[in-house]
Amino acid sequence: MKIVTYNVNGIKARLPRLLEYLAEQQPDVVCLQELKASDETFPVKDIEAAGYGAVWHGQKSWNGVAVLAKGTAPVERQRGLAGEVEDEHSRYLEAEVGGTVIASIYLPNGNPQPGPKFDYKLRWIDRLRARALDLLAEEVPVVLAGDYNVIPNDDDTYSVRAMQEDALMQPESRAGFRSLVAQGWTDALRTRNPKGGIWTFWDYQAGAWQRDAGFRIDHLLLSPIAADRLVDAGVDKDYRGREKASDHAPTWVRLR
DNA sequence: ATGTCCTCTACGAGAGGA
Repeated sequence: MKIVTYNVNGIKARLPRLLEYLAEQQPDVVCLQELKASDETFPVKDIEAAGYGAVWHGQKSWNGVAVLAKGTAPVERQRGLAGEVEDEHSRYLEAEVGGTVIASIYLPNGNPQPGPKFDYKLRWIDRLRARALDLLAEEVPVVLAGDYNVIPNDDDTYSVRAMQEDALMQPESRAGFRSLVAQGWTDALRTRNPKGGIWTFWDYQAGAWQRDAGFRIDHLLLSPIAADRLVDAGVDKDYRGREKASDHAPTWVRLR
């Protein structure tokens, strides 16, 4: 089964691109981030017409996550993360699809740093780690898929220098991501491409796509049972070069 | 530092976020 994470940067603007992707790739599961749409305006009819069931956690203007499944309705397990009652950002949605637990994650960007947005990012990572530990204890196949807004290693970016001051690459961001993975998760893309040099995001600005000036921030973390079933992982890069593309490319894992 | 894009408000262009 092919499981995809895709930050669409606005579901309304990206709907033609998404429907095209579903038709062409026929993925089994798709985790979406940055819907930038309220629950009421999520285009569920178009997605169902494409043959997919969906659960979603929307928010007007910002954030918003969803889980789509081909030919079946994902069963929602949890929306949002515990630990901060006043947090109203729609950034976490967990569902079950055919016995596999799937989480769609939109980790805070954290820029500018230092500052309150960066502090929020680090707290959010801690809250995610707490949830991830609970999921590991369930001993079921789990895929934590999403836009983590963390560049894990120096070889995950076209330029360490250009990103040096960015929240995505700060030691604290990396340490949080590393300690999450160290719980026992497998970073699927990294496992398949241990030398790095794989990008999932290219900025709209400064001709980043044309220069291949990207970095890897969309990740799929596999629980041990899911990791045993890993066949391959990759990036459907050409969708980044199409008309009205998102700044992220769909990033996927294939499990037996 | 930023050459772009998306959304909202509210009808025209600027703010805010990434």
